[in-house]
Amino acid sequence: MPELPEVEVVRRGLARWVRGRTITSVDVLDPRSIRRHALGTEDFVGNLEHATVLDVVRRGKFLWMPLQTDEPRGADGARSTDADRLPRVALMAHLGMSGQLLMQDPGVPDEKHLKVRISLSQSEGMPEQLRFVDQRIFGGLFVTSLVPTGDGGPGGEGETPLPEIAEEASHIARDPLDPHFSFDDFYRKVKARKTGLKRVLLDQGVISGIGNIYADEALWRSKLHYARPTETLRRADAVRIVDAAREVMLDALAAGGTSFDSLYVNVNGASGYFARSLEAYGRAGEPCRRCAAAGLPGVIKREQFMNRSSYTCPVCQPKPRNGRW
DNA sequence: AACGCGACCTGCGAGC
DNA sequence: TGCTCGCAGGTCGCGT
Repeated sequence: MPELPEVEVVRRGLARWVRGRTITSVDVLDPRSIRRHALGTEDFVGNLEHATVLDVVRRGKFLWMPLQTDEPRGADGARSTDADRLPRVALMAHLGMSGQLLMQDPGVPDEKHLKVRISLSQSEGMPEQLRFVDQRIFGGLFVTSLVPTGDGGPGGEGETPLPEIAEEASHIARDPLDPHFSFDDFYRKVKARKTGLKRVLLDQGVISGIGNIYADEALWRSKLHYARPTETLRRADAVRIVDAAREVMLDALAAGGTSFDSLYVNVNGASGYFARSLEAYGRAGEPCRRCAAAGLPGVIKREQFMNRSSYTCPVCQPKPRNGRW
């Protein structure tokens, strides 16, 4: 469920509560939630206990926390050098369709789908537990190594510009909110592909952070059709779609994200309210507001594309009959 | 290279 | 009341 704005809301909330705190214990209640941690539960827990969370970083829909682990020190207890203290591993989180990261006090009863409980060092006025809750278990946590990015770091807002990126996130492209996002890189990748526009928007290797909701919203805002062949896409069209994606995600971020139900919530359990601002996604049968404002009869239509729903306005995002875009 | 499809899961609402 | 079906914000891997 969560796309970039929702993950960024979580990242900001998390950063506020966990940065600088040490993990005291880890409780894996359902090992399926750490199945991407190949070495198993014991290794997962062993890597986290006594580690200190340095930061919370995001690229696209991936979120991770670089860790300061207890490096072995000299017999005299001498401090390690600065180089030694560079983070080498991170706790990675992907929320999948229904994952949540919640800050809770220990007295709060376990959530129905609580999967992993991470206890943190006590800190005045701060919740003691970070909980991973996930109904559908498509998301998960795992420990991953950090690798050099070879450039300005993962990007994104607010985080320390670490020159390293979580290995499991290194295959995805920068997202449109990343200050180092390159339109030229995006456009080159798009033109190297021969497929429909929505496919490349959803391809995290081409541009990251966009999911089914914001793909449809960006297409609606830029008046482009999801099946528009990449080979007919002009540079100006590509600029429009990227700008639209960036703008709709910034708007959603300002609204605290899109929540249709209790599945998407921030670290304090609160829903975002961008759902009411959606123009296409989920509005099948309802009038297209842009058309209505212009006195046109557009009604949002739902179609299957890539085995999932796509919402478009057939009037202002037309698919030409003669194949000429 | 592109694309379709199944797998991974639980739960909800609609319709019978 | 309960059953089945289709649907849901994401990704991964396999076959063609």
